[in-house]
Amino acid sequence: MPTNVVTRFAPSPTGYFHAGSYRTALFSCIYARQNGGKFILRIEDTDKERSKKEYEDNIVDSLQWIGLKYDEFYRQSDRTELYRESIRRLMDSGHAYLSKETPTDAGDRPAGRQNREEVIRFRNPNKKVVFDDMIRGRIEFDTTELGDFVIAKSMDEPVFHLVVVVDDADMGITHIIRGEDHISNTPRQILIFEALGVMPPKYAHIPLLLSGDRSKLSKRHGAVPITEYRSRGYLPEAVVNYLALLGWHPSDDKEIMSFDEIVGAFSLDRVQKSGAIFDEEKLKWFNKQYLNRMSDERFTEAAMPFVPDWLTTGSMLFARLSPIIKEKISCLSDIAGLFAGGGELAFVHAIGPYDPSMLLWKKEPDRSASLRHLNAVRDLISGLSEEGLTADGLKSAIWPYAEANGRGNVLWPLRVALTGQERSPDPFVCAYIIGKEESLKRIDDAISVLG
RNA sequence: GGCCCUAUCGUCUAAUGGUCAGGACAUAGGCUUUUCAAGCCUAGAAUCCGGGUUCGAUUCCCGGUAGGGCUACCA
Repeated sequence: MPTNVVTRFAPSPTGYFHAGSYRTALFSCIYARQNGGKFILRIEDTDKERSKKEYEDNIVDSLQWIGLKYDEFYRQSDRTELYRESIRRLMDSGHAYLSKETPTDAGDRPAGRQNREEVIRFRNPNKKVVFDDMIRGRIEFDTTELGDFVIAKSMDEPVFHLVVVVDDADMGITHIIRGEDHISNTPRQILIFEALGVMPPKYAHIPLLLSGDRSKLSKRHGAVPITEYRSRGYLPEAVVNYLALLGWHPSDDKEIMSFDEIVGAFSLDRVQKSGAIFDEEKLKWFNKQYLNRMSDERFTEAAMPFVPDWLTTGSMLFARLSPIIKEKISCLSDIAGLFAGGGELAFVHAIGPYDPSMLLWKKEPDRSASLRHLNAVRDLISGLSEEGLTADGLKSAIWPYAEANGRGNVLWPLRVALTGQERSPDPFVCAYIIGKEESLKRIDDAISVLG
């Protein structure tokens, strides 16, 4: 059992934080929590041209929304002094040297990049490097083909491999849990650890998250900022749960799990070796599960940004509506469609004009019967006190009549009279939602349309 | 091209030598029913191919194929 586990998530602020980045952070964090260790967030912003504060803010914001807490925060641009010392040490010990560059063809380099005349290179011992990946087992590389790779552009401009190793050593990282795309970076980094005289940490390379075409999830390949899921109305706990199950699976078939349950059940040797496609359909299912389990109070709070302007979440009307809304949607952003034209709850705000023939029950269309039933139901409703006008109260008042005359014959015209729609909640619920006065008014309108 | 990683239903996955290859999402059908959902039930759907090893391979080994990653003075 590892002691004093320290893990880190080390994103570069060169793009929005997406599901792939998030899952990497999640696994690192879970592993630290499980072992009572520390989880560090380290912003790798050594590439000054591509790093943006905006992206750093997005990473922090995303982590916060999703509820992933880190114990320490670092930014590599604040640590250049440390890197300079390390470069110095490596040069003094002969592990690195100042290299005069011969101009090369820069045609295949990203635009705007210029080759320097001098860079600092690592003196590659050209050996075989072997490490035991906690997920994949033994991995072997011959580093000869790597050559003397660059570790800094100048004393003040260290580059990826150097800063990663210096920081991991300095922060006492014991387990590096990162994406599979870093496997081939690992031998270089181990070489630097050795040159620095530091024991390399344990490595665990998790499989990549893939987009629909099975390519690595990236900005230009279907990756969406994780905060976009917030605006699409997903619950953070659903996103956490779903992502934890992408590439990992508990030993039982349990799927709905809280973060703490996941921490309890997690183990690196149950992590999958192959990449996984992110499937929003299944995320929706998870979200619905969490929505269904939510208390009314929490649901009201979560729904607030998504309800139409005329409907306030604190209102009596919303309280009546909320159980219906909850069962009809899979994410909160579906709420708008419910109330929009054609939506099942459009009738709440206003009843639109409808074709009078809709008032006839399809299975037994009979105009005079519909008229008779509507009148009867109208009387039953108007006989109810305002207090008795709950969905249950309405049902017990109308049900015997509906049973006696055919449920469809009675209830269908009532539904259409109340809503002007063919699809709606139960008519008792509809009447309860819009209230006695409005219900009677709409039924009267229907009666006059038919008559 | 070179190096590395991977390979079970459409998707996420279970089963680490012996199971009718299990579950979930999605799909189809059914039940329920006053509509639509939800819910419940049922069905179809997979071990990439070829060699070994073994009494027996999804599982171990080798080869092929396919996919992916890396191959920067990005991270």
